[in-house]
Amino acid sequence: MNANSLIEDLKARGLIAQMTHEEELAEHLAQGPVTLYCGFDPTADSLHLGHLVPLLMLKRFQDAGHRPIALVGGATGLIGDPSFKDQERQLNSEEVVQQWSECLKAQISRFITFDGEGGAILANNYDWTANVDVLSFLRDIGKHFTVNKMIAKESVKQRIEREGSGLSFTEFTYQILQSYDFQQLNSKYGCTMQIGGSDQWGNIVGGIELTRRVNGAATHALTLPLITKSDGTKFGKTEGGAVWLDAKKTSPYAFYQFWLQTPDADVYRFMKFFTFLPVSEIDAIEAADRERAGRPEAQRILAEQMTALVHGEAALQAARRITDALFSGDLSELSADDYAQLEQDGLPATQVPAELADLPLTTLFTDAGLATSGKQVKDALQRNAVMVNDQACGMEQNMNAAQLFAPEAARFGKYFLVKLGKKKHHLFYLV
RNA sequence: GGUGGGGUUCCCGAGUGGCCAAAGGGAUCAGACUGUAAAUCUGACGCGCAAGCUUCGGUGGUUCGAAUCCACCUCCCACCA
Repeated sequence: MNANSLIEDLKARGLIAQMTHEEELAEHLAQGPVTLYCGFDPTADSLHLGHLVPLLMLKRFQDAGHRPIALVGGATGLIGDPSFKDQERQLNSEEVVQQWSECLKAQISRFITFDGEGGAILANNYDWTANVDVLSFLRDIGKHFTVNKMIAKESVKQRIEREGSGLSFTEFTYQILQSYDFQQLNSKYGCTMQIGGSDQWGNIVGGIELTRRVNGAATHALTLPLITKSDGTKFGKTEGGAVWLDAKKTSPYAFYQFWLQTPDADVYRFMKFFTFLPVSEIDAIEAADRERAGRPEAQRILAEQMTALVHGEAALQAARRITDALFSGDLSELSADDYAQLEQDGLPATQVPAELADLPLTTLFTDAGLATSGKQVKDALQRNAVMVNDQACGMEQNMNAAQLFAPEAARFGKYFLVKLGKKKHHLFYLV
């Protein structure tokens, strides 16, 4: 893919929020492989869906022949980015941030290729920040920033103007640190472009300026739009919180289900954002869905693409097996092997406690993680929305766990499939 | 350091002595309708199967009774120094 078609493709996907001088950027990209970077701050022990778009953007550039640098913010993660946040962040300890940095590194390396020609680079800004002394920092770097400009940035505006919160000097300094990263990467690796979420525009522009002043180098920027949902709610959240890329935090099955439940109004847009399917193909899917009455294909395709991309083909198959078993028809058709497979595939599973006599279902299911409070279980019971092995349970069964989970009632002497509502499934098993 | 304003249940935000587990909205969960969609309607929404138990920044006090009054403390914000 040449430079023009890359930009054109990104545009068609709606993946560009802002660029520095489009023609110059296009020209720059056309002149040969470009080194570009995107930063990921370790704010948790895993990346989540919000990080995926920029991460995939690096891959898109790599696929187009450019060299990506994935920068882990071991230093910036210690400070906290105030951009468009309405509250001061809690500082995390150095050990924690370091450990999180390692987690991110491992995840990032699954998406971009680090070997061979044009192999990506993995960097950590801790390396060039940790040992800078205050005086050098203030004299050599700080001197290039005027507070006037820093304050005027949209990204910190609400924090400065907002009543009821403030902005610490620590976080205020963040933009300088990020700018310093760009300048350093430019020196070390000839990095000439930074990408990031549109909320990073201010920080990125700061870096461009610093790089020009210190290195005398012209650099470029491209930002990605914030992913929004048509109904105005936040993208990438489920009842359990964020959707993580770490299979231990969000199982491939849950991940697959997340995408499968994408609203129609968002699904084609999301396909363009997240998948590597050609835009023309996505348009064709959309057209076909419109022709056909009933359920669209797009969600399934999106879910398959994403699960395979993030968790691999085997995990996708597992997620599909669970989905097929739970949502298409009769549980009595499942074999003993199928049950064992469900457990292996990552369907949440819990051992049935030995003592059931005094244990209300509300407690049992809450402990298993099926619901967050007994009230929720109670509500479901009152509406007959709880199924134990296809048997609907009402409130009167609440104290009847011993009978419901008796060995005689178990499938293949071992399994109980519990359904709460239409979508929450949980496997209980006897030892 | 001074003055003024403020800290309410996940979030926003009412409440200013009993009728308050605390209005309203959002988020969330469940039901109906559907397509494991959206919209809509219904119910739940501090904890507990229940009896009941625990909340309104903290600690003490006044009162038969406090989220509401008083004292002190603490944190945040604004302005002044």
